[in-house]
Amino acid sequence: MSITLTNREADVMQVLWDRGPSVVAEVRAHLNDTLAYTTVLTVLRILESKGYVGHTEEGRGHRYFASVEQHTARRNALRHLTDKLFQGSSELLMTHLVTEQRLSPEQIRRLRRLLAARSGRDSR
Amino acid sequence: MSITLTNREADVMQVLWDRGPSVVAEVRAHLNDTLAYTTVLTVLRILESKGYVGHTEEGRGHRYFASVEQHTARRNALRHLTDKLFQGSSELLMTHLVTEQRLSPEQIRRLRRLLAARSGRDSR
DNA sequence: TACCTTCTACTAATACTCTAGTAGGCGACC
DNA sequence: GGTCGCCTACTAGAGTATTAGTAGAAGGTA
Repeated sequence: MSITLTNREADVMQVLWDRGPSVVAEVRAHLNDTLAYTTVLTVLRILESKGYVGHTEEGRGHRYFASVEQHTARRNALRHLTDKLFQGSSELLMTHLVTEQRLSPEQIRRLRRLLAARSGRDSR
Repeated sequence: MSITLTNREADVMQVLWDRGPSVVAEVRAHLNDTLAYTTVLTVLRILESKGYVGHTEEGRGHRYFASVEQHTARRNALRHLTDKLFQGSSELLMTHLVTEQRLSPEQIRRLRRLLAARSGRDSR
């Protein structure tokens, strides 16, 4: 499944992924930017129309929940960015991150361990 | 400098970064999608208005060149994606890539070497 | 000189993004 | 029962993205 989120949609999805099923007011309260209640509702309805969100009835209102995995959205967005700006090469993207992003020694250690585990597994 | 490229703008910038200064017909020829000559020109003019591209006069026409570094565009796009979908954590993004993207053993080896060099340098 | 080609500048049309307002339903409360 | 507040559905309007057409300049050519 191919997922494309606009900026604002990503903000809203983030809240649903973090908090789980939420009513409009809850989503609104957990967004970093202050938006009108109806604006948040509109975004949720757009997300629902795209199939990324569903809802259950709850009292007078709706409780919305993410129906796509954060994981999937991340994969799609990364693939898109990789294709657009990194010649389709994940390695190039990672190299950029490692050389540019100034990771802490601790982060580097963790990534090295992760890669070591990977290379162990893959080369077997 | 903060750079934000739309999809099509990224395509055009990619051609300029790859090929160096180019006239409209050249950019057009090297795009993956087939667009009208005037469409490519319009995108170039938009990019110029945003300050990402410049041009020199050449005969009757213009030769366009990237005036921002690919490097900078990559950094900006990565930061944006990291903020939007990876809680602002480059490490999380890289972890995602390593565990999801199925890198080749050779790629993993190169990344490990790169990280080793980094950790050597940073921990000194 | 008249025509053809190539090129830029300007204009336009459609779609999508983002924000928020209005209308009306429904339950609570006095 | 009337009013208040919260909720959804629908509508709207400004801004941006994307594509491409038209007008007109400029140079080459028969």
